[in-house]
Amino acid sequence: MDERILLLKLARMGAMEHYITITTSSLGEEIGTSQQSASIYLKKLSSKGLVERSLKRAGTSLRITNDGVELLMGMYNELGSLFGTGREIEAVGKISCGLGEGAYYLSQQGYIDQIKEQFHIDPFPGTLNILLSRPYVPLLDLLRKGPGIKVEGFRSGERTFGACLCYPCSVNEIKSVVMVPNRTLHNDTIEVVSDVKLRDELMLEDGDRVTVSITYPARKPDPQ
Amino acid sequence: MDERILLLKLARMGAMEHYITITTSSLGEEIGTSQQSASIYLKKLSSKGLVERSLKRAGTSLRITNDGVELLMGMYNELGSLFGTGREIEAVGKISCGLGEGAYYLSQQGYIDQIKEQFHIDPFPGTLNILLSRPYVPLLDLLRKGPGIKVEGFRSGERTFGACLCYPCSVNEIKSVVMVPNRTLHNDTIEVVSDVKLRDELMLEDGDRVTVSITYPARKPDPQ
DNA sequence: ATTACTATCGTGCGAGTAC
DNA sequence: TGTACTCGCACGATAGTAA
Repeated sequence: MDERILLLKLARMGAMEHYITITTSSLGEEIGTSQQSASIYLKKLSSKGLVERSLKRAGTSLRITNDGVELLMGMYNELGSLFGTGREIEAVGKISCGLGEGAYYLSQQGYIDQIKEQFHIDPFPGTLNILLSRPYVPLLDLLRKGPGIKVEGFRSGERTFGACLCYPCSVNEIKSVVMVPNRTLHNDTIEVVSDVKLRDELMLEDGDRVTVSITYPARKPDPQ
Repeated sequence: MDERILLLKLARMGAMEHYITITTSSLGEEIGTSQQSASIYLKKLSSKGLVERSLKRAGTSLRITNDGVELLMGMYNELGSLFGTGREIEAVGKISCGLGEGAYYLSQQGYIDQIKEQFHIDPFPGTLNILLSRPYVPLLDLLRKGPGIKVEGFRSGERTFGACLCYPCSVNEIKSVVMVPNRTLHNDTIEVVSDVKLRDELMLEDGDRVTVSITYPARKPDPQ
């Protein structure tokens, strides 16, 4: 049993805010071990100064010390640097031909309006398709899982257009948006939209290597 | 070695975003175990479906799977419910006599102005002192550590007034503010400020039991 | 009731080594 | 170079039981 995990359990019982009274058997049950082991764990936490403990008639009274709270905060901050405060994730890939599909999608008012509203850019009717280099393919899973900024699907005539998750990004310093469709043909390509034709602006040709810097988790950009 | 802690380590190496290539010896060194153990850990993570792994010439290429990312997100959310999104912490104690000190402090313009600005209340010149009941005494440590809303110290004439950490709270539904001085005489008492005289408004007398609901971590209240 | 000792058992770890 | 096997040792967990 890792001490950090146990400390987290105790914190969730309120031991950061006030003394809690538990029995070692109930704690053992809670964390899936024996009464004896739970007793030993608490002893260890106490000897490391992470909890303050005293024996009562009814069981053990304990609270998490400042050191213990700090340990938990440290973990929270560590995870926060992954999921919380925005950071830049790099994606490396090669320009691939767009099949012209992007142009069709990005000429739909349903998408245009939402992108304008969410990202304050007037999307060029076309996408820059980037075939992710092998090690970066897992990034798609991460982006698909979110948290991104949702662009809703819609109907137009007899066709339906699917929802996307979007992330602010920049390609060679040009502010853009990565659009990740819920369903897509290829599982190794990201599509980037900007208010200019990136291919021309950056003088890119099929096969050119390019790095995209993606804001994760997505934050809505300020209006200017 | 707890699998969650190892997964966090790998995530910090970038394994959520792309495949990383490591050797089991370097990983062992990183986490303070042997090459052999590191090898076994990765095997376990892989068999649990938390990482995807393939052996290369140069070592092990791996990424964290969706399940793995979800596990980490779960931990983040769990910790977030403690430190992140605001929640209400209850404190129970008894009304204690105020020595009249509170009235002196809360008649200082330096405090009044800051409280007005931060909490949008016009503080009654006096504090309700609550002697925390035994199990709730550790709460003071937690509040003192932050994150609270800071009220700066200042000079007035020849006296200096110390800084405080403040938290929005409510006492029997009346919006108030807990003020935690950096330095204080008693380490078992919290001081509550409101725009009314709480003692009269709630008909409280010394020794009455009262429950305060404190917003933690502190968030600045909206102006109405 | 509890906690926590002792004894036993199983798993975890690492050194050596095969591949 | 890598990974991952076997084997030996030690630590960790539990059952029984004392306090």
